[in-house]
Amino acid sequence: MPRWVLHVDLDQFIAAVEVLRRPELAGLPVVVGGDGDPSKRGVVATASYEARAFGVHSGLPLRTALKRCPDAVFLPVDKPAYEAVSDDVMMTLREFGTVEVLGWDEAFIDAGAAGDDDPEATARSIQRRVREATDLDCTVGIGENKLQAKLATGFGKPAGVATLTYDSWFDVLGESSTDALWGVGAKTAKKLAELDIHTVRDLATTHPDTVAKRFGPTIGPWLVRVARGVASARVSGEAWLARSHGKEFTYQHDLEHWDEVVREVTRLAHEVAGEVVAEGRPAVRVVVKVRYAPFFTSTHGHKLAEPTSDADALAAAALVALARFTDRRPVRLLGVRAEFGA
DNA sequence: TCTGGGGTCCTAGGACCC
DNA sequence: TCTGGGGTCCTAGGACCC
Repeated sequence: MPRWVLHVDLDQFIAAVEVLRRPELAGLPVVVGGDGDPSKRGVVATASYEARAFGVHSGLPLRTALKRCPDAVFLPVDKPAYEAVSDDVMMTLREFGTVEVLGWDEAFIDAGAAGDDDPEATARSIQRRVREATDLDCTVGIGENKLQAKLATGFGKPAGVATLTYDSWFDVLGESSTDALWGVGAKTAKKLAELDIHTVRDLATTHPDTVAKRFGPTIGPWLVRVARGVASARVSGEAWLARSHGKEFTYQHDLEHWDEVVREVTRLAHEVAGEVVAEGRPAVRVVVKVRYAPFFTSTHGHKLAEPTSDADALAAAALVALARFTDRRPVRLLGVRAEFGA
């Protein structure tokens, strides 16, 4: 008997949370992103299904969303609100087994640990409990490993249950383009197409060495395994340990003067220091990111002489990294990231 | 389409050492 | 000093995901 992995994904999570606390928004096109002002620089975090009907989707510039759907309700991103609801959801999911959290609105559940021979029934129970506890709908994907479960969810949206197994993998996905796979984006799909690999089946039947020549010894064979539906079924309930914390900010008006850039990097470094302190582990390296107005981005880092959580030391390191930027064109975005040791 | 912010992981190349 | 090969560390960048 296969060991089942379940993947739970909340439907239009952020928009749904907003509708929950403002029921008058139900049924309206709702777009959440930036600070809620669609005339500013920013992108859509989530659009309700009603807004999606107008071609508004995650990642779309807010200004474009406004053009496509002028009557939409635009709301600012309210992180703490989503985190609070997410915590409720995850707590509910833990009633069913080990939970591996993937983000605010996604998790794997190892329901097989309970000797589950009817994962569909478990999936329906999960949906019922999540709705009872939070008033939110979710979709559940069932698979023999995490990859299959994750991709199955896409076929169950919204509010449904779908299953993907080694048996059904190629029937369902064989003719799909490679970017349907989890971990394969537009860039990788394009490179694969140059090797005359277009579909999931094409990739699955290519020798791993062929793919490794183009993508390296780790990613190459991994791509072929993913195309075959092969992945880990281990659901880890271990607490997440952050590798880094950062802050970045896109300016409404490009910074024209380098002294402003210096000031802003110092400010961001102090904000990041607050998170490093909260993390309870010292940082070992600081990385500064600069995106110039023509949308060209580069980064420079500086390893700390010794691990530290001290705000002034982190700010000083950020300025050392910043000094390595010699280009003085207008700056659109600045970022500071602190990395923890291994 | 004038293109966010939070992250993670992998790779390639150079430095350095034996 | 015309000049190998391997290992490791560091850094910048690429790609992806939510």
